[in-house]
Amino acid sequence: MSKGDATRAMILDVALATASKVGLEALSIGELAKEVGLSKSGLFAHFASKEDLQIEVVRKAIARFIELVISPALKRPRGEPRVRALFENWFDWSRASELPGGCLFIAVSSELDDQPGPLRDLLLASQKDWLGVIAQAARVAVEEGHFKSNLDAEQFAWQLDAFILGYHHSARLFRSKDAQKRAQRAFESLVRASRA
Amino acid sequence: MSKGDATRAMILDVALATASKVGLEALSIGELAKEVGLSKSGLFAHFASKEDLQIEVVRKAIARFIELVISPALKRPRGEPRVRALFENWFDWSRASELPGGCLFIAVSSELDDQPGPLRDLLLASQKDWLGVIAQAARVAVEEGHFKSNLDAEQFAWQLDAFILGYHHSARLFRSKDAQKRAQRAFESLVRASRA
DNA sequence: GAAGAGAACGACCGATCGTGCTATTCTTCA
DNA sequence: TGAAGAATAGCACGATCGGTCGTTCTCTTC
Repeated sequence: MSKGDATRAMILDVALATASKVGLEALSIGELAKEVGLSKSGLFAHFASKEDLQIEVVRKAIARFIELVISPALKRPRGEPRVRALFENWFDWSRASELPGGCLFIAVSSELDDQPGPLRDLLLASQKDWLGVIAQAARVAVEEGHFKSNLDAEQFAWQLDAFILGYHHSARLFRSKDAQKRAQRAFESLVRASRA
Repeated sequence: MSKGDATRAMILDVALATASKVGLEALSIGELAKEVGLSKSGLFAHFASKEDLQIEVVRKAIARFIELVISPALKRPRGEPRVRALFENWFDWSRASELPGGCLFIAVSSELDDQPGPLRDLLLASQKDWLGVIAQAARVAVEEGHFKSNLDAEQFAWQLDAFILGYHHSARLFRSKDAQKRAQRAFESLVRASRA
């Protein structure tokens, strides 16, 4: 890895952390340069535009999410254990050291939901993938006989995701200590209602 | 009402609509002035600072929320009907004409969750009130014998709110037509599991 | 050790930000 | 109707924004 690539990767690490706190729009080139100890122009030379930087940040987040949440879950046994792993791994992701502001996707989805463009498209696609992965895991759990045969897998995924949103809301805005407990209980009741 | 008050109210109406789309931080005085047809300084004279304007916007949203969601629900019969009204009225609020970007509270909670200050405090307090209202309605439903006696009212409120967050996510980011259907189904399963 | 490529720097651009101060115009009420 | 005061406009400020420029420094390669 060349020096340029290393610097670029470091910039993106810092940018990801900052973006999780302040969002992608409030992420300013000048402030970011100060944080990483580069001049503004020196930092900017690594990217074609601010939007390009933002896209790279989201890409990095997606890669990290797959690495931390999806991949480990897919290694778990088919069925309920895999569904459970998806849910539980998500908390590790949200509390990952590079995300002091919590899950980036949730943090920026509000600021992007009315701003068309490649950034929104990228976020949307990754969120659809995420829901798809959950639904697929639920379908596998039906196949394995863990979940009831008439389960609506999409509805299951939707509710699981809603509990994740609820957790994020509680944990970040309310700073509630009970957030994970609440989410866990909600998840358990969802699983219970879905079992065969 | 003096002319000044009328102008101020009109400014806040426009500001509320814009903030629901772009957030409270990206709400700029200059752009807002163009929208309402005032000069930047003419508009600014109505407020002590930008933060003051933002606070007034949130206050207006809170007043409108009470008017559209809480008050009508409290007029419904005690018990499940009242709980149901809270949930259903919320959709009217989110789709209200002055909120083209959806629920303001959800839209700005991500951008405020890591920014301490009076703005965050105000949002937090109103969100706590909201959860409190739901929980109280659930407790009344227990009293009325509609919900089971050992129901955890706070958990019920938490899950109901999670479904609302899920709806907002689906409807605004995904532009999903099924969003309300999904939320409704989730709500029904929650109510079913809570009944006596 | 010379040459060329890659990386970072500082100065600067036009635009916009929030926020003053002052002058002018419009309302309101005696 | 005219004076008092509220409401709005005009203008300017310092700061910061994303972005471009030419220059310099460092590193690799022959």
